[in-house]
Amino acid sequence: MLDKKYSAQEKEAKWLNYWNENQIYKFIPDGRKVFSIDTPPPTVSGKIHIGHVFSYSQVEMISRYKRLRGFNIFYPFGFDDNGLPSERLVEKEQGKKAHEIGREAFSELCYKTTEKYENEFKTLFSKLGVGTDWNYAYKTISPSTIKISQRSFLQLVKDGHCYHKQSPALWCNECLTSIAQAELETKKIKTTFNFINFKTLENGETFTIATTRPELLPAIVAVFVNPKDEKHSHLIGKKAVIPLVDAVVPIMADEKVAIDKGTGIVMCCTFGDQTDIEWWKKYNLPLKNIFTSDGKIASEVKNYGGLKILEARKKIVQDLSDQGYVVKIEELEHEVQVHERCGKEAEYAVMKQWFINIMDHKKDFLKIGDQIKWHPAHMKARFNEWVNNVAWDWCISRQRYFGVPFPVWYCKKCGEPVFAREEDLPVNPLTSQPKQKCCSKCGCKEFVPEKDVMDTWATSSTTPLINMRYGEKNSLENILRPMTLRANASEIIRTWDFYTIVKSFYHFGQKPWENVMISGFVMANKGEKISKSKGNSKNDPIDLINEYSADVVRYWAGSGRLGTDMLFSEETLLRGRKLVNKIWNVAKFIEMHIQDFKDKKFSDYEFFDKWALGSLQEMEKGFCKYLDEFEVGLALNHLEKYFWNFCDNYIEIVKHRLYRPEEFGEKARYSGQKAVYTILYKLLQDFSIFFPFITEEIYQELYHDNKSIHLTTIKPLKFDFAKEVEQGDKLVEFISAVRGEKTNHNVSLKTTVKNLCISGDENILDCLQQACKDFKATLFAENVKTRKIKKGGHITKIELDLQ
RNA sequence: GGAGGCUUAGCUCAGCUGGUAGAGUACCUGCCUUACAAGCAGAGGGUCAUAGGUUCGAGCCCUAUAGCCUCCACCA
Repeated sequence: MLDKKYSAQEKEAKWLNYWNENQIYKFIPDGRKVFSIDTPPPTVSGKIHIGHVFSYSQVEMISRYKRLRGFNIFYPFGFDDNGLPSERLVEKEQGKKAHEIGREAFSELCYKTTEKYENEFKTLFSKLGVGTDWNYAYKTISPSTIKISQRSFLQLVKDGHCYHKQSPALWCNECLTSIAQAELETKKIKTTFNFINFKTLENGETFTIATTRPELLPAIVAVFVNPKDEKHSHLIGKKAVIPLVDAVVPIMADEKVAIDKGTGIVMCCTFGDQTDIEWWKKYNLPLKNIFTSDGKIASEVKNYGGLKILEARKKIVQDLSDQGYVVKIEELEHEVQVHERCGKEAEYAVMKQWFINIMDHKKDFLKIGDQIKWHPAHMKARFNEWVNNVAWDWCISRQRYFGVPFPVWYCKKCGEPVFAREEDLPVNPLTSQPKQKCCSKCGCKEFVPEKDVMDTWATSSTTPLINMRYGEKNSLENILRPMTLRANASEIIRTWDFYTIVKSFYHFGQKPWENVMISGFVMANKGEKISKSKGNSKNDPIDLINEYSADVVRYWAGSGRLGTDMLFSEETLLRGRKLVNKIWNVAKFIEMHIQDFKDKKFSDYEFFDKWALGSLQEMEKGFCKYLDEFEVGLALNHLEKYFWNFCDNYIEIVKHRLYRPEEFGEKARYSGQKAVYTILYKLLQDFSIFFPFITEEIYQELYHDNKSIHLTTIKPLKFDFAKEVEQGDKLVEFISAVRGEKTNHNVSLKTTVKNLCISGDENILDCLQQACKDFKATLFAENVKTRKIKKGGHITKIELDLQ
């Protein structure tokens, strides 16, 4: 028997345990069609917030739906624990920088810390009822992942898509590492626009350049003006004398100079921005590297060496001003590129790094984007936009400690890279040596290890490879290529989705997945994203689960449209709580009435039973349609609407028959029993996608024809009750009108209706006649008189017994 | 500046290939009805952002405008 009150705390713990012990979500390749999900390994960055629950729940619900539709679900969970986010977390907790702790000790701390937080994540996702096979869980820093990531790297090198090159790269002098374009964010800052006078070498003509970065004066390698700029074009071909610095540089022409920006004359430094790099390459300009890797001016720069960038800026402006070079200084607010992990302005550094070729294959990436179904469809635009605008090859070198090592050494003599052999993976070049001699002619046996580690994304872009155990003996490549579904939030389309597509293209020349589903964000307040760094989430998910139950929290997470941002809403939780409670109560009611029920072949249903079954059939069609489009929230809404109608109307109608067979007959009671038995079963299945716990509890108590409700399959109903659905809705409208009349008279709904007169067409009167007993019992009506009209139907008289 | 999205009841949001505006919630009014008061029944509440256009007919399609949001670019 179901308990009088449902205790979520107790039951949820019980079923979690049961699912675990019985390995309900275990993935075993069998003959069935596989539905595979590539879900984001959360970055282990400390704080878990409600946004995590939101985006992970929706995919999880899809996995449950597909399982109910008979698919074999491959749905592993992962943790992205390598890389900068973990390092920063440790640095923050330790109050020390990585280099102060030392490479090995620091890595050790990273392992420990990420493990601690991973357990917290795991606890949360388990408590939420996430139906994943933990046997397939992966970590991006585990030896098996390192192996696959290194294998991927070596393959790309072999195929010529990955190269080692001295090149300017984005540099963060807070994190002391190079970074990729995708790791940049923009930030508004206040700065000054400095108008500085230069002179030509030839005739000493004065011209003015406006710059926000006067500290780059020693790094100027050229001055540019637009050839169409009538005011300044005469300068082209002359030479410019740089103030304060004893240097003379050419004045050159380039169309890219905006005539109306600043003074229309630009200084080109190595490097201040991307245009500088472009010009540097295009015109083969010399290199003047004036920054050190930790954000200072190089010591060889006269007067300013050793100063931090901002100090140098201040001093140079002061010196320029003292010597009369400054025309004016304007206040300026503009946006700069900062590193997303630390918020510090990105600089450029020139060093030898590993790059993955992006620029040569943009068209291929776009093509793959076209081959993937995006949900919602407009999210593809974000991908296209990014691919079209990406300006750099992907730099995957990071001058950090906690990451996947490059399986590379360099020959001490000739500097040539030597790569690890496939059979030796995974390797750490810092603690091992190559087994072969230097490949090139020198034959040297001494090697310098590559100290850099790979960018986090270089590894997380291989999640499909990790999932399929790429290149391993037990590879699942034949069933996971491509995977069925990738799910993530919109912010990582440009990183995770993009890079995964890049790798999939290089490895297989193929799309990595059939579908991508993009979720929105949870907003803390209107227009304010919940973010880990801001700590503006008021609601700890564990607290919410304890207060409302996992099922109810899932209700909140499952509402809302795909790809649309959502506000955190207590109201939605309350609504979910009511719904879950209602499911419990109606199940109790049905349980009470099916004690003596025996399932047998039966098709001679009462009218309203046909109505309820037919409506369910219709509802389920729409329900599945939404879920096939990954619209979890709309499906839930649709189901919920049917469910309340079922409770408030159908149960109210059928209960009289169930209670009083002596009055209605055993057959009519059986018809009702069979209907509620069938409908509840299906409702539990449908709801189990969202509420895995309470539905399991009811299912096990009432049905129990399988090990778990989550292993059952949804079988579509095949009734032909369209007429009953249509006319039944009208009869319910009559019922509603009579109830309204009673309420208007402030009397109980049990008040007797002495006379009820209805005019209606042939169809509706026919149905009314079939349903007459139920209809009268529901309304407590003594007499129902009908009159035939040509079309439609309405009540003409309601006479209540108001005594 | 580029791309995309949003604007519908006090609030949170649905609204399918154009056909008389929907839900939940809040507020108000009734009702202890043999599953449920965490319930049931009902009432009020909307120039569908604005202005044009297409159409017999527009919340929906087209154009422009405004406000908000997200991503990207903009460092001279």
